[in-house]
Amino acid sequence: MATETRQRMIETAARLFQRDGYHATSWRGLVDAAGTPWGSVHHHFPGGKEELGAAAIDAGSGAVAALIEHCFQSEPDPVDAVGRWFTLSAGLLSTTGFVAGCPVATVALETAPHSDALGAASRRAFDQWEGLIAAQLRRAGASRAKASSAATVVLTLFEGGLLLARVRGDDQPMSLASRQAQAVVAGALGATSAPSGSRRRGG
Amino acid sequence: MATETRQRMIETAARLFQRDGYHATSWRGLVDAAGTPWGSVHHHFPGGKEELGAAAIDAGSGAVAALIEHCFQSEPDPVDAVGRWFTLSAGLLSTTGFVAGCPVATVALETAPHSDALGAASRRAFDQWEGLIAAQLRRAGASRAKASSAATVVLTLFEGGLLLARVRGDDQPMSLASRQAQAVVAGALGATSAPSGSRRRGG
Amino acid sequence: MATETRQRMIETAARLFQRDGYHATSWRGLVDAAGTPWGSVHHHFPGGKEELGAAAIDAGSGAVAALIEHCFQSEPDPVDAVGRWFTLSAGLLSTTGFVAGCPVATVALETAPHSDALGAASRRAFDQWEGLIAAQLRRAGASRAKASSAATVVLTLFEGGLLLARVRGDDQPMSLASRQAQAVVAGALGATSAPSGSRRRGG
Amino acid sequence: MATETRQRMIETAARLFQRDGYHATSWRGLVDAAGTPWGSVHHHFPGGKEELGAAAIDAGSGAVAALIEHCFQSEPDPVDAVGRWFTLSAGLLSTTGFVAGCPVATVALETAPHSDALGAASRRAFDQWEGLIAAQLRRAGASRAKASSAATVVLTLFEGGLLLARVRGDDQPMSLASRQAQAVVAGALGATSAPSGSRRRGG
DNA sequence: ACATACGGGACCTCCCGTTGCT
DNA sequence: AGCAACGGGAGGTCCCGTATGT
Repeated sequence: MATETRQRMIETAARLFQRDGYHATSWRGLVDAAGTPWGSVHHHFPGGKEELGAAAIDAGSGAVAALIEHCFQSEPDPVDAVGRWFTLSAGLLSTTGFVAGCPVATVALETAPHSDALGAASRRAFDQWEGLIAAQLRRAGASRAKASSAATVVLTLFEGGLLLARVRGDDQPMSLASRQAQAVVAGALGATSAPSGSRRRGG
Repeated sequence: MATETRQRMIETAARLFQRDGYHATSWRGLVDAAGTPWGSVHHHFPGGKEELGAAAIDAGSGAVAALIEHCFQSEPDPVDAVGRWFTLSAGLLSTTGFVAGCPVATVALETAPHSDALGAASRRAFDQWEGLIAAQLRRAGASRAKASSAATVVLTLFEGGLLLARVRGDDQPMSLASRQAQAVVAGALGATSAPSGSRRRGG
Repeated sequence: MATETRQRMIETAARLFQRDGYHATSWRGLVDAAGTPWGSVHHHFPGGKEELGAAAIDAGSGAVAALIEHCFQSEPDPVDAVGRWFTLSAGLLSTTGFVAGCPVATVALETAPHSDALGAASRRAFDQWEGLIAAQLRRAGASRAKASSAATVVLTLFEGGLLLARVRGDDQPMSLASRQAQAVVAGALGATSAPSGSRRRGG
Repeated sequence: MATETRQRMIETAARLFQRDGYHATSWRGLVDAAGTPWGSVHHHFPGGKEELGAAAIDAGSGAVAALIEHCFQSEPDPVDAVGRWFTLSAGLLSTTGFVAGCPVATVALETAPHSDALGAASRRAFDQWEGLIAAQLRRAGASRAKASSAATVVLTLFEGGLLLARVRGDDQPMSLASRQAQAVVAGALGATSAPSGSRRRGG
């Protein structure tokens, strides 16, 4: 029943946190934007704003995870899959006027040393994404160590690229990050590295 | 003298913004931490908190720029210089209990689409750092195009690495980002890339 | 009950605005004087101080309107009724140490060209009082035009008289204004005017 | 010398007080509007804002007094002179978008019971104007008592009329007040009163 | 006569969490 | 489940007066 209200709050919160950050998003602004009743926030989120934030991070985390899985399913080659992930994310960023960056990064940076719950949620998100990538790299033949470190670097490029692109209002950092991430993946999979461009031709 | 108060406010603000972000840093907390008079904030910063934020970003930007120049001066090889930059930054992060991340990133993400002044200051900072790196790569022989794109990727890895390391409370993302950044620099300078380690020996 | 707090705030605000004016009345001073919770002002008056001001003006307007009606009900002759209105108002002014002047005039002058809401509330108040007087004059036989203009002049004398009496700390301007207002009413009702004193004897 | 600065401050203050009232006019806004140095306000007005207010009231008082004298000099008949005074004042009000009302009334009402200096200045202004009118009425033949009370009533109509006209954004209250004031003057001068319209025809 | 800075305080707005009443 | 009100606190802005050097 009223779980729909809670769900709508979380989705709206995820959007507002992504756009405005944690501290600049208020309960009042949330219920106004979501059209949900103000009188029941405490009922749905007895843990207060922190609980809402964690739920919103989890929601954003799940959305990105779904996107990652979609890319790896539609592109058999991990190099192509990673490129697709970066491209789609960059497209989402630019089509929203450079507002929809990483749904976790801002809140994570704002609250990293202050809130255990939000810090843990942020780490969960990054771990989930990295784990998905690493698993795909292992499936494609990479060793456990190479898959793990490559996934970390890919995630690093993803976060750094979104950050720079959003602040600059320019896609280019994401394009370059994408090419670099593809090179990293190729390096982790093949014996010979191909620093820029797909390894597919050589393969 | 007179402007010492203003200077102390800016330095303290840079530290607090780096640790707590923009919205979580209050004027009252700032003057308490800086020991500066509360009644004079409007005199020194008639533009309000936004003006303080821009000044603090500029200060942080200058500090990072000085670090970059120091690394390139003490290490003749750009690959080593970049590694030193990442290593020193990671060390600063971990020795402060993973508090002192990028002095610009958090404020930049919080205020990117909302404040023109702070957005411009953030862009100035990133542009300055990237420009310094690109200039060094050109001095070392890289073409203009390669120097520019490599510098962007290095900066991307720097920001992404600091973000992940700070949120995770773990140096490792910065270590991996460092190695990758060195590979990027090596690739931009030499014909054959050396993904990990200095290119000089293999020369 | 619930709205009692809001009502108490409005009544106290009307008193403070009448005494100190709009800008010299602060929220903190209001809740201290009213004994109402400081944390709920934004709940009861989401429109801010302007909304409080408009409500207080309306309250003051209603109180004066009630006084006008009372005078016209207790005194059958409009000339006497107007005299009673002025006399009672002057008495209220002097017994409060020349503090309780017109509950609208100060706020109206302070905010006339700046706030639409408060300007409209002030106009509503004056229109209401003038309308009541004009209606009584028509009931007593005056033509529509004469009733209307006489009511305006009576209101003008009322406001000017209260202003001068309050600033001077002296009843006399109100006494003279009262006699003049009675002459105006008499002139509007009868064919021959009786500049000072009631027309009743002659009639 | 630098008395020019002081003079410019007073003139600007008179204008701002007339428009915005006492509390809504700040030192900063004054020096910005006047173009005078902020660093010397305390030098010119050691008594603070109150001294500035008193000086501004005196300036406004003098301006109105000059206008009154001008009207009585250019119009030999006191009835015409009073009509001219009201008409010119109403014209000034409406041509300024109903901003330039009485230069004293707002500040007087705001500060009447709070500041001795400003209260005294306000009383001085009203006394000066009333005295001028009364003197002219005596010169025209009215008895001392009649001249005095008629002058008070005229001033009452003037203040009430300006107040109502300003708040309503309409000239009409001043027109009606003018006619009434002329009748009062006529009544004070002649034996038989003429409640509305000039006495000259009958005379 | 002017300028720069100090210095505390108060302004209104809005926040977030909680409590009883539907 | 939802609502209206409570309740204190802190947010940034700006004010006014003063002090110290030109």
